[in-house]
Amino acid sequence: MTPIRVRIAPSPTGFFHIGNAKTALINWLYARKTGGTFILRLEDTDTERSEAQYADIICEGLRWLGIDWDEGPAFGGEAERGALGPYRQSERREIHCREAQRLVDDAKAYRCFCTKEELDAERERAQAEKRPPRYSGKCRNLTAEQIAAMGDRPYSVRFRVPEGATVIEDLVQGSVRVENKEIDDFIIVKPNGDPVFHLAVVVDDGLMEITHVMRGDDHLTNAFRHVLLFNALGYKLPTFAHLPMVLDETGKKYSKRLHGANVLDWREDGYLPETIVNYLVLLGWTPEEEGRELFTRTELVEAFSLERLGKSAGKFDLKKLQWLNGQHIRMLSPEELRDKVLPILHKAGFDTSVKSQEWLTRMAAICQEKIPTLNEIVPYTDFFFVAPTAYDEKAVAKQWGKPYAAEHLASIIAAFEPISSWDHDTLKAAFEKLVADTGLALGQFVHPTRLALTGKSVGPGLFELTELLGKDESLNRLRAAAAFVRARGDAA
RNA sequence: GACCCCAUCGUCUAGCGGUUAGGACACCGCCCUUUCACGGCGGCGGCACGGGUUCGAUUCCCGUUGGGGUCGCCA
Repeated sequence: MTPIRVRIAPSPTGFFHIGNAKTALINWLYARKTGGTFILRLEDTDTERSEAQYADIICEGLRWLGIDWDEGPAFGGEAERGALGPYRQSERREIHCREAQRLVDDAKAYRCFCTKEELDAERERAQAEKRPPRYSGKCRNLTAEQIAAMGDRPYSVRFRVPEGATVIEDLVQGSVRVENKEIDDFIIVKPNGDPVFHLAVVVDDGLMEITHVMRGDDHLTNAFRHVLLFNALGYKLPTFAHLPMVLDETGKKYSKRLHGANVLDWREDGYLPETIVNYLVLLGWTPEEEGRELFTRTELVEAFSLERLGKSAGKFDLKKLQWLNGQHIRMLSPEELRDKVLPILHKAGFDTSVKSQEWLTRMAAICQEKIPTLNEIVPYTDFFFVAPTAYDEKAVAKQWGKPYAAEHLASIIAAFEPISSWDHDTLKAAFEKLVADTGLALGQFVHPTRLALTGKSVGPGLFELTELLGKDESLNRLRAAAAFVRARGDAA
């Protein structure tokens, strides 16, 4: 069996699209699963749109997702590697032109002297008359004399589409067929000598000995041209697999302008890369093991198979992504979670340096079961760093609205003051004693305390949080709350 | 418009001629519980439509409808 060689060929346009990430992931998984080679090739031939720094963004996206490559260009601070380079399409111009010339020599392609203006006019006319916009075939059969007579007029090179029909045996879409007369003689080299995508991609895939071309199914109809080119150039035809695209929540093509189109948006929003990897692969692939949805990157490599790829496009579902992220957050160790969450707290303006690593780990641990995204750490822990300046109004009405509220707070304070061993179990015991002494429900003491300590009605477990907050600070906040309640009562 | 692809709960999907059409997210109850969350239990909810083929179609074929894609000297 010949070793698997797969690739992704992103165009550096400014960001790493979620759909590209999915394609990259499927290719990467297949390479890793089979012990094959995963190649990264930059399609930067559109000199007008490509910018050098854009490539780094793709690199950052791949790195974030944990997708590494075996062959690829020098970029993102890494050296070029692989024997079949260069891996930057812009550096392969000579090769593309050489191969195009070969086609011309074999009469499989020809020079076309039509100008862009002529062709545009022709296309507009066709559209106005509601005819399919087709190339007229004007230069298809020029004689050597006619070509010579053109002198040094600029020309493009067109591929001469043969008669017959073209069939793609697609791994996911099945057998797909089209009549060649539906395909125009298409341009493969521009008048300035630049190769067009269709030529470049086929030459590169052919020469880089790509065995499986797996990409978005927006390329399915392009693939007809590509197999024509593969055959004309005499390359071995790779296996094609056109993967369904990622649609936005309304079912449309995921627009670049939409938040989330850029994979790095999800990092920004507090999602784990393993969540995105897990989610993306589930959008178009199902494991053999029925019902299983939760996978680490390593488990995916193990479970992945081409056979279970689906063929219909999937809409992006934020709710499911959030759920999945919660699952992955819970798989982290408390230390890992702490390290991921600290930068977010810093960004929110909190100084965590006053706390020990051990303390911060415990803080992360008491939130681990609760937060759906990393960013949610902020509302769950902000009160540790800044005492509440206001209390949640609805909670105030509910917990402190009763005439005996001040009295309850006072008894809580009284229960806390003598505690010498300030820990979860002791605090819990103190509350239980209050319950026993008064005959009230635990919540009657817990909720007012939470409000006093955090200013909110939701958050980590109260005993855990109180322990971490410390005795002095907890009592201060309780006293401040008692004063607040008294003032409120006097006013009313 | 032409060509190509797709079509099971709201969403992601399992299913590969005979199933009470299964799971997950979401949603709604209940339980657990100091809140929230987690977890557990239960519920709601689907084979787009019309023809065939067949003893029997979610499943195979054709059409319709709907969605997507491609039709560049962009990639």
